[in-house]
Amino acid sequence: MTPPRTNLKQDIGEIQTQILFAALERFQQYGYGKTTMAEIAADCGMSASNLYRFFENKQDIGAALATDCLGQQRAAIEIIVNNISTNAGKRLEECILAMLHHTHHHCSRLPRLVEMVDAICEHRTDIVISHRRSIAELFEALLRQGEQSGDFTINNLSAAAEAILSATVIFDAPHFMKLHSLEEFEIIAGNLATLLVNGLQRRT
Amino acid sequence: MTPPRTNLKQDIGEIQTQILFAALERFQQYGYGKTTMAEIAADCGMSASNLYRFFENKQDIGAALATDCLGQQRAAIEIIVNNISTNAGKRLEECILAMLHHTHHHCSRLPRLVEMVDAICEHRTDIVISHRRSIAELFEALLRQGEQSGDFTINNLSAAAEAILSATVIFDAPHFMKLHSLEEFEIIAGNLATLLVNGLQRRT
DNA sequence: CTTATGAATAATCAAGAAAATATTCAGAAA
DNA sequence: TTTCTGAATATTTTCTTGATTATTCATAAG
Repeated sequence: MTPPRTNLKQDIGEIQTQILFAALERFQQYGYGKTTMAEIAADCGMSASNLYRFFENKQDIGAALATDCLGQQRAAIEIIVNNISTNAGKRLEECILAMLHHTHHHCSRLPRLVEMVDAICEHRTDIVISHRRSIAELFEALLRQGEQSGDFTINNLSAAAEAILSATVIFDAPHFMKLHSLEEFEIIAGNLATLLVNGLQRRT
Repeated sequence: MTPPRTNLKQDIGEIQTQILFAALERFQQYGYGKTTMAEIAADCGMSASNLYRFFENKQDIGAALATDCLGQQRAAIEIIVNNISTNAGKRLEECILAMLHHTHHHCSRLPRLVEMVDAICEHRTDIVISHRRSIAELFEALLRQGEQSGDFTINNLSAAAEAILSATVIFDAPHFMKLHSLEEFEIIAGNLATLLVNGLQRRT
């Protein structure tokens, strides 16, 4: 049996966080392509080669940040889903609006970051797919709550959740933000929410 | 008043069609960037400079083809909308599936064309917007029919049509085709159609 | 043994020349 | 007059090649 490690090892997670923070600043300000590993390392007071003890490569740093960015959206939606003080239909609308606002905010305020996240998602479908699954699970939880509270009557919870997820892609993909103003999008989101909520209220 | 023209002028539209046909062949096989105006012209038995009597520039040829491509989708949907032998709900599902199949077919069989259409739509938002408006009008017609036949009960026809259009973007944008297999998409489309049709049946 | 670095290597980017191509235009053919 | 073309010009792409940057690795520091 191996003896317990007595050596004080550094907290890898903490250093990764530090690196991600430094990288985020640079990526936002100068873009992914224009920031060098050496710069990120310098910001962290370490050498470039040492970065590779914490991340496989530069793209993985970008991927971690992209995951973070998508995770923030998930967190915002999760709060709405768990806020049981309003009815499920209203919360579904709020979720869709939250998606829209998250996307719109990033597109208008952090275009370089969006550009990077977009590029990384292009090559790493797994990140997109796992994010989508994660949002689908939140929707499914919301639908389940709605069913239990009598707000909804649904045949197939996960199928409905996935359908809603697909229906809201336009609010999630930066790509489409140029098609309408925020105000127009808000109206569309509202109309879609109304339609969906209505559709969830009857058994098929 | 101007006298009637007696000169036999060539049918400009016909020649434009010929040019578009030749360009389409080349673009599909070799891609937009790799085909030259000289090649297109040679295929039509004319000089490159003569092309400019029929199209402003190369990009306009691409734009015309992109418009054509989107127009074909519109035509397929229009046929479904006008086929009043089935009920409106069923036809809405068919419309969504038609969108999906059009996109999927092009992505898998004509990737170079899709790439070109995508690139052109990036710079010419007007083409996308007018196509979307045109599809929205078809949806609106379908909803109106559904309301008249008693299948649907809808507060705001055009708002609902636009919401449905937005909800189906995932089936329309080549972008997303990598997220699922055709079979998975078909199931999602069916589930979404069910949800939407259900939502159209009650007054909000 | 863990942590870290600088030097070495590999991959990518950037600038500029050369070649290919888009576009224009004066004038020929019909 | 209308239709068309070849030569001329303007743009874009391609191809080098030097420089920058990512990544690896042998080895130092603690």
